[in-house]
Amino acid sequence: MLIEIDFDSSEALYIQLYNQVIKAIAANRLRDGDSLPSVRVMADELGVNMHTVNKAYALLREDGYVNLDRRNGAVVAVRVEDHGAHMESMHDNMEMIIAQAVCKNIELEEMQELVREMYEDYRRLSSL
Amino acid sequence: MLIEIDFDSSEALYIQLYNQVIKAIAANRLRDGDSLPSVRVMADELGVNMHTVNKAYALLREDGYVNLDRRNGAVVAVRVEDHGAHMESMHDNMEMIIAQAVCKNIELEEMQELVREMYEDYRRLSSL
DNA sequence: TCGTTGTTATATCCATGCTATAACACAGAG
DNA sequence: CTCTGTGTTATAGCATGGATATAACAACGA
Repeated sequence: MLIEIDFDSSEALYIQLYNQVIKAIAANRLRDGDSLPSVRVMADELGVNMHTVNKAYALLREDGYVNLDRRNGAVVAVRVEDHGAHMESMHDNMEMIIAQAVCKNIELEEMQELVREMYEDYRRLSSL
Repeated sequence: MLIEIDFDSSEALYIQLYNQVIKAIAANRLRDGDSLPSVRVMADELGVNMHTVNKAYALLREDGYVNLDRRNGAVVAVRVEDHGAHMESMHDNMEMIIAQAVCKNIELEEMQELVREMYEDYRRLSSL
């Protein structure tokens, strides 16, 4: 199965779906042009409501990961337009992680090594 | 003012307070042994309910940033016990940031440079 | 004793997540 | 044209969690 949902998680179902799709794209299991199951089919597969899937799809489109149209359903189409905006967004998301790491005496080199490993794990998959 | 709360934010008030305290510790504006205002005083200063502050303080204690006792109120006391657990936690928190960066074609070097800048901004403050 | 500390308990209000049912506009297949 | 399957929107109901208000408790210092 491409997408897995944890019903016991405190994370909202539509956020989980949103995240899983992004991870699948990063891991090259979903590529530009691939189409995702329709909201109704995906909802049925996951055992959730149609609107929950629709919410995730709408968010994915808003953030530039898919295109939605009435003919082909949801088609993966990563949109990279504003590099500065992406960096700024990443800065905000990284804020608390860095602060916690500083408090807990985690060295800069450890952090960068972790980032490198995680990043290259994806890149390795992308080049297959 | 040491702590600022944004009432228009979608982030829960107690989470904002929790985060602000951690950032203040990382920035060396709060140091080990410093005491935070009592739950009632802090609630009054921020304009929120006592229970909201209490929730944040309890979470800070649980995560090893302060000690709470009836004499001195909330005292900053960063507890670093399980290095592996902190790294694991950081890994989980970093997961989506990395995946998004890979999707949006942000280079590893850019990420590491950002991490380095943010980290050293804190470290610079810590050594004052 | 009095005041202040963290802590716990109850109750209420509101926003959000999720579901259910229904309907709509649009496009391809027959 | 008709039928089916897209995404999309609307409305409603239910459960959960965040925030509030009020109240009370045990512990410690002045």
